[in-house]
Amino acid sequence: MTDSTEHTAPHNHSVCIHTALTTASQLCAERGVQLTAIRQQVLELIWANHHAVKAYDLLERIKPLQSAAKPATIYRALDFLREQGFIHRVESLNAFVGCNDLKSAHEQLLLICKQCENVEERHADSVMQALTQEFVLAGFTAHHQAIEIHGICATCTQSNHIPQLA
Amino acid sequence: MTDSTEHTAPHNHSVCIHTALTTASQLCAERGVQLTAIRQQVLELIWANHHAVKAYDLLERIKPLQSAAKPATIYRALDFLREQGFIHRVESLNAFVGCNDLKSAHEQLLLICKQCENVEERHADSVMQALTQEFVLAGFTAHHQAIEIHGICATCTQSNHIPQLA
DNA sequence: TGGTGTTTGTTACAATATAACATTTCAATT
DNA sequence: AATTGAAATGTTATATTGTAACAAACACCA
Ligand SMILES: [Zn+2]
Ligand SMILES: [Zn+2]
Ligand SMILES: [Zn+2]
Ligand SMILES: [Zn+2]
Repeated sequence: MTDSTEHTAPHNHSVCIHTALTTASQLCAERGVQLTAIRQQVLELIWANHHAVKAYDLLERIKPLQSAAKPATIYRALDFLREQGFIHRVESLNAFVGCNDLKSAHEQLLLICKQCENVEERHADSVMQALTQEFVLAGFTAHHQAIEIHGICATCTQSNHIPQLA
Repeated sequence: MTDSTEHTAPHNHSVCIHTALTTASQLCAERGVQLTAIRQQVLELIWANHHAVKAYDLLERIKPLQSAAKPATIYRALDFLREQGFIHRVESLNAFVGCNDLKSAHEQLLLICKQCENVEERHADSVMQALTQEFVLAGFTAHHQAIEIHGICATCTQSNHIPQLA
C-alpha cells in the first residue's frame, strides 16, 4: 500500500472510523458545540466506508437508531457536520463523504471512482497553488472550492488489469 | 476591459449570443445531428446572460414559445446540448451555463460570482497540468472534471471598492 | 430554579430529475 | 409518392433531493 492510494487500497478501516469519531469529538469539545447522538450516528454512518452517501440513504440507515428520523433530521445533522468541517458535500453526486483530515483547514480535491465508488480526498498543493495563480489573473476572490474528478482509481485499475491468481 | 475579465465585465453580449448559436448550428450540421427548434430555443435562453440557469426557470421561459413544454422537454434538450458540448452543468448550483469555447475540447474551470451570479469559464492550463500530475501520483484515470469556485469576480470587486462617480 | 438559546419533532411542501409509453416528425429509401 | 425506421416530442406519473415553519424538548448558565 502506497501513500498515493491510502484510502482506496485495502486497509484497516476501523482505524478510519475511530480516528474520525474521536477527532470530531475532541474538536466539538474544544469548540463548545454538541456532538449529539444523532450527529455522531450520522457521522458514523457516513464513515461506514469511503463512498459518498446520499441523504435519504442515511435516513433509512439511521431509522433503526432514531425511529423519529425525518429528512430534516438528516439535513440538520449534515449541516452541522459540514459547518464543523467533518464532512464534505460531493456536489456532482448530491452526496456526502467524511473528511479525512480534520486537523488542518484545507481545500478539497476529490477523486471519485466510478467503479468502486470510493472517494479519495487529496490536498494537491500544486493544484491549489496553480488555482491561486489563476484567481490572481482573473481578479477573482475565492470563497469556496469544489474540485471533483470522476474516473477510475488506482486500485480498480490494477484489479482490472491483473488476471485472477489461482 | 482586459482579457482576464472578458465575460464578466461589460461587453456586447449580443456577440456572445450570436457566436454561440451560429457555432452550435454549424457543429450540428457537421455532426449530422438536429438543432431542433426546442434545442435552439433552450440554448438561446441559456445564453440570455452569463448566469447559470436552472432547468425549471428554463421551463417557465420556454412556455410562451412551446406551450406543451414539460420538465422532460427541458431535460432532454439539456442532455442534447451537454452531449454536444454546447453547455456545461454547474454541479454545485444544479444549473446550466453556456460553453464559451465550442471549438476546442477542454476541461472547465468555472468561476462563479456570488454577487452578480456571472459564471466565467477559464481554461487554466497551469491548473489542468497540475491536476494531471496529481492524477499520475494517485494512479487515477480521469474521465470528467468539475472544478467550480465560488467567490467574488473582478468586476464586482471593483464596483464594491470604487465610490460612485458624480 | 428559572430563563434562554439550542436541538429535535412534526407537518407540509418546494425544487430537481427521471421512467415509461404513446405519438409525431422527418429524412432516407423504395 | 408511399414505406419505413429512427429520432424527437408529448404526456402522465413518479422518484429524488432539499426547505420552511412552528411546536416541543433539552442543555446550560445565572
Ligand atoms: Zn478507511
Ligand atoms: Zn475504484
Ligand atoms: Zn456575453
Ligand atoms: Zn460578480
